[in-house]
Amino acid sequence: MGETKSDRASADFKAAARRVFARQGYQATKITDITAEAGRAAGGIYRYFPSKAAILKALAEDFVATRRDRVVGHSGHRHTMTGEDDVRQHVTAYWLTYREYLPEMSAIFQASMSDPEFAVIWQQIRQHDFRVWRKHVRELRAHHGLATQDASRTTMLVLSLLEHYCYLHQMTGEAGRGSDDQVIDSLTRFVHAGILG
Amino acid sequence: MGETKSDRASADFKAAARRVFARQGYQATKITDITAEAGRAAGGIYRYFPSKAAILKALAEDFVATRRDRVVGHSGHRHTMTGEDDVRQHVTAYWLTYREYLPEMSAIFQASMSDPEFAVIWQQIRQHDFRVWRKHVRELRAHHGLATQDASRTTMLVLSLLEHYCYLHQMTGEAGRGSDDQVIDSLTRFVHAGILG
DNA sequence: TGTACATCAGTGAACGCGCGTTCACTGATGTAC
DNA sequence: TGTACATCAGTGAACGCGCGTTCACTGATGTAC
Repeated sequence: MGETKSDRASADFKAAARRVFARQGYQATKITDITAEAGRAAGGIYRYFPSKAAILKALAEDFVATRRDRVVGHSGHRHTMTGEDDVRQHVTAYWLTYREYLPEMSAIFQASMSDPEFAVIWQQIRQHDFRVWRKHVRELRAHHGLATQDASRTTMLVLSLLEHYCYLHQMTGEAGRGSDDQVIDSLTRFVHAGILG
Repeated sequence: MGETKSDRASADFKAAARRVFARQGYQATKITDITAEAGRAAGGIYRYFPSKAAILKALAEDFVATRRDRVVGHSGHRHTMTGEDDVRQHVTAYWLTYREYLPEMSAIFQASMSDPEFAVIWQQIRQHDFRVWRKHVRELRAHHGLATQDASRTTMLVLSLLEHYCYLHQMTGEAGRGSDDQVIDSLTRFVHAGILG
């Protein structure tokens, strides 16, 4: 069925918005930057999105939906985190996901600083990561015979590190050079050692 | 000498700006929020600062100047970083400085996302911390007989963690509860272990 | 296949709101005599 | 001490710019017959 034409235009605008967000950030992006990037007139985007914020909200929903599907897809795994290689696997997943969704991650974070609605969205996304990683932190610490009572705070440390380093590296290029492998290796060793305290 | 009256008014506006920035963030702060917080009329601030950005720039300069003076004051110390207690001392200093200058830190970071001029200022502040911490990372690793060639990347990890965790905890309250001592303890153990890989 | 009409995606100039900034004015403080 | 005048910090209404949003219009696509 589907209004294929309509869907196509909507997808074009979203794709254009993603590219511009990644390039300039959310705050510095004008509606006309997005429409120009999409090769369309300024007014046209309002047939599909009622506001600038709605564009980002749609992107956020796409991201959340995609992640939910992927998690369900992986639900068969009864993997536990007991060694550095397990940490590496999860760090790699985080790094690649952050890269794939850089426009969403950076734009939602930026918007969360001045718009309470996006503060909530950002917190929800973060909460998901938090629960996943706290489980891993507990497993890893337990496996090494360590106490797990402050796992929540340690998890916040892990997330803060991953989030901000990925942001700086991928968005601003500020966090130094190096191949993916080198970066992931450094992150893995740091996170693994940090969790085991 | 001193236009004491004039200096006083300028200082009032800066103090008001700091409070509002810490409460609402830089982007969401209107000039009239600052002047209202200072208990003055809207136009008056322009006698002292030519623009909204100039207010933050003045705060940034105050911060940089203060930090420079403090570093000079400490220059007598030929302290080296060899144990967890040394890490704790530096983590504590970072944590307390971040709290003391929360308005500057958060506002400059936020502004750096859409204003290239503040991106430079933010990068300069960060560069200072980077050099200090890289020195410590090298000392600590060398003292434990570890290679120091990727000290720069490890230092970026340390800074990303400190920066973002302090931001989340102190600005958004998102990073969980706990006393200063508990937070500093967790940070110290994580950073110390992370540096040693 | 062709003509008339309806629908609707898309256009881009114009609108209007928010907010940073200006400016004519006021009233307080300082100076001269 | 008192009066006249100058200076200048401070006021707040008005301005104007930028940018998100609207809307009258166009031209393409679809439908009826």
